[in-house]
Amino acid sequence: MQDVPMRRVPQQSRGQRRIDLVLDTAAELFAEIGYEAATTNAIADRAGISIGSLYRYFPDKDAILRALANRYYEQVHALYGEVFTGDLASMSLPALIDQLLDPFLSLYTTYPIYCHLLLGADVSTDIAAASSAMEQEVIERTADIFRRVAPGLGAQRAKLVATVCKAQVKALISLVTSSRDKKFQKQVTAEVKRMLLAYLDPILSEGKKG
Amino acid sequence: MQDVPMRRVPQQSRGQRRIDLVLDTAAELFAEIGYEAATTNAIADRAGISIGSLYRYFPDKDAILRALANRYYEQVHALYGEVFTGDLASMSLPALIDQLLDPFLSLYTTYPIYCHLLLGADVSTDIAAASSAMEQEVIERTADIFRRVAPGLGAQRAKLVATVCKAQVKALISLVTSSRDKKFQKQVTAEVKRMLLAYLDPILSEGKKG
Amino acid sequence: MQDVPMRRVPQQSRGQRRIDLVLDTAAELFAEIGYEAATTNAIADRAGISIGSLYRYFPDKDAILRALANRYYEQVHALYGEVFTGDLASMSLPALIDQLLDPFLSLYTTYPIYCHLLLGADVSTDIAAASSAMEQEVIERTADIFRRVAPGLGAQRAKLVATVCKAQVKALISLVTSSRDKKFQKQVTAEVKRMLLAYLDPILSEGKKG
Amino acid sequence: MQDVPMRRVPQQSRGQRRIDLVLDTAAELFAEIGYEAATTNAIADRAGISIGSLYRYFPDKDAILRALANRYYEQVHALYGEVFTGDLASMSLPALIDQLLDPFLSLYTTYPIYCHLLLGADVSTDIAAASSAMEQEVIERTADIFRRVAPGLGAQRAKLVATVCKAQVKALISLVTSSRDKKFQKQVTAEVKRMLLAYLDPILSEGKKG
DNA sequence: TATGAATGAGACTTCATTCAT
DNA sequence: GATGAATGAAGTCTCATTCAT
Repeated sequence: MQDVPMRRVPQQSRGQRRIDLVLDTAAELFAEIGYEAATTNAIADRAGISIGSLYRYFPDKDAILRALANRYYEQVHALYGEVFTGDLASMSLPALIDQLLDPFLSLYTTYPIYCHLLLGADVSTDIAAASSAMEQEVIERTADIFRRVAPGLGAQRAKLVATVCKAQVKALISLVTSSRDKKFQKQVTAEVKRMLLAYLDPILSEGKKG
Repeated sequence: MQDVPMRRVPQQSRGQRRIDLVLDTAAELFAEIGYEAATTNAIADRAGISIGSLYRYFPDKDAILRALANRYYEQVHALYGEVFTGDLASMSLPALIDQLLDPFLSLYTTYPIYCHLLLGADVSTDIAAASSAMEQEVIERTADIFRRVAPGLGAQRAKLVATVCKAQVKALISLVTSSRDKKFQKQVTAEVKRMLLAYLDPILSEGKKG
Repeated sequence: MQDVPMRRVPQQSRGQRRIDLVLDTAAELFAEIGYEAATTNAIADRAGISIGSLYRYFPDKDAILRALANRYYEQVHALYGEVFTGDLASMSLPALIDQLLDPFLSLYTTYPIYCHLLLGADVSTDIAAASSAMEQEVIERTADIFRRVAPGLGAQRAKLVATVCKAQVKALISLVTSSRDKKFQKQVTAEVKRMLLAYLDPILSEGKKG
Repeated sequence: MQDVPMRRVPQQSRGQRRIDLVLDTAAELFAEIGYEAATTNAIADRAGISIGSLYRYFPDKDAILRALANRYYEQVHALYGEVFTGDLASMSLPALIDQLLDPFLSLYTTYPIYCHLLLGADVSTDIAAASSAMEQEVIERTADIFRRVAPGLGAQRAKLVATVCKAQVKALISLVTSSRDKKFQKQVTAEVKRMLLAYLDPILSEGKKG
């Protein structure tokens, strides 16, 4: 059959569609009942594919979690790419904090499984490593941002501050996802931003001068 | 009948010693490889007892985690009892923060498994409940302390602030236990205390006036 | 679309064949060493399938016994359907007794496990219930037959007589299956029939008149 | 210490008392939940002795059942000794049947466990053998009685008749013990006696002449 | 002799993974 | 490629039995 030359709709291959389907399903199930309790057969069933097909795309169960981690990793990359291209130096600190937090919050809300990854939940060692790699990247990107805002900040110190901020965000995430109460989520988010502001303000001000 | 002079009551019954042995061993193993991966046989082996003995003291695997949670619960109770009896109003905020954090840090350092409990790791529902009960207690005790220091603080607001602080401490804990580097632990701890100070200072100052 | 001539529908699906295989094997083993002593692994081994396959078809060990009870139940139904359609009133009592006993005897000889079910051996409560339901059905069907032969027999009395006869048959079954000696089996069967004849003759004769 | 010469109250040794206690308790528990489900620890607990003591008197679990079978054996012996010493020849057949059945019925009612033994429930092979030995003895004693009543009866035939009668009694027992309804028990008993009478009357009459 | 804590083989069952169709 | 029946290693837990106290 001859292919009519036509503008190719950006489309995934059947394989990629299936991979994403499995990933979404697994993310759902992991979030609902945890990694260990989610059997590969249950994932395949819910995804509407056979267990054999699942194993065509993923060599083992851990690979699903690794792929999930990877997808998250890429989304975090995208976030940093989209968000932090502007003139950070002229941005107010509250605005910067909003920019730092909000995309992460919505990402975590969409994919609760990332909490497991981020929080280092009770999963296999491989994942702990994958998760940890991501966390390092987040820390370094954040440290970069701090140094762009406050060039006087030492590299070591910037990283330490970024580490603590990331930990705080992690805590916020688990707080936010632990409750279905929207009002509570709003309050907690505001409070964490206040805390970050109070903490970062003197540090970054100092660094601007330096 | 004459009492034999000072027959020493065995400090711990043989049974209690074994229970503690299992608990310590399990805590170790849970921290190392996670709750699910730690088999009851592995726990018994490492504790140097038979699997049958383990099941004499604990009806099932979950019961081990529950007992661990219980032990932690009692230790937290003890901490609050020991620490916060003084005159909080006249205490400086940095000193208060030290008092709040240091005992918890040393508790968590001694028993890393409590991170799993505190972080709400991927374990059975019973434990999630037990863990959550503990977390509520910690939040309420902390809110009480804030209101003793700053009587003008509303009950709702005190609880919210306590919630956020506890989350921050949780984040600190996982940060501290994630590394063997003492210097890193010191730095991170100092930084978190700085963050709490920056956050709490205006809130509690306001509440003292009110 | 043309139908391929006489494509034979597989008589039994592969799954059903395996279920029957397990059931037959289990029946054998239960009869040999008893329900409790027959381990699921032993059943799987002897059936030549893996333990995993066994558990694909039966959720637990009890389910095997339940399925066995079910199969027996259906066979007993079939027996009644086949045998007692003729004109019972004109049949001689010895002939009736033959008709009542012989099919049961051959069923039990083929599947000795049914003795365990019928005798209410030391098994789980579920089975005791299933077994008892079957026994009630047998009693009621037999009582019906007696009343068709002897309409004057009261319903209560017919049921009592049927109960006692069924108990006698049960005793015969266990006697017959307890020995491999064909001659002994023949003698015992004849004797039991003689006993039933001596017992039923006056009762049914009376009922015919009434 | 000097023993005052006194009429010694017939007394069991401490050991024998304990053995009987275990036996009674085990009989109870076996009847309630079955042989397999009754753990040795449960037996010891209910008997109020330690598991160690139980094993002082019985080498293994089966030994308890064997001892129970033995006790039954002796009681059956006693029954035959007490009951059948009179002038059987002059006794009416209904009276003989009463004499044969009633003591057994009350024995079984008192110790329901004997049903398990007698019915050859799902127990170990050793017991099946012990049980079978008992049954043989009962059959032979009964055959003897039949021959004393009807000397013309051949030895082979007397044994066959006794076998069938014993099977019938066994069936009666399980019927009687299967219900708590006294009226039903009475009715069934009467019916079985009627059946035995109808069966034995011509056989024994024949044998008297012979 | 009595006790009961301790033992460990082995039962039932699950589930990640394979492979014939 | 897709399917899903089949596999079997391994996990949790029980309980008959032993032995130090």
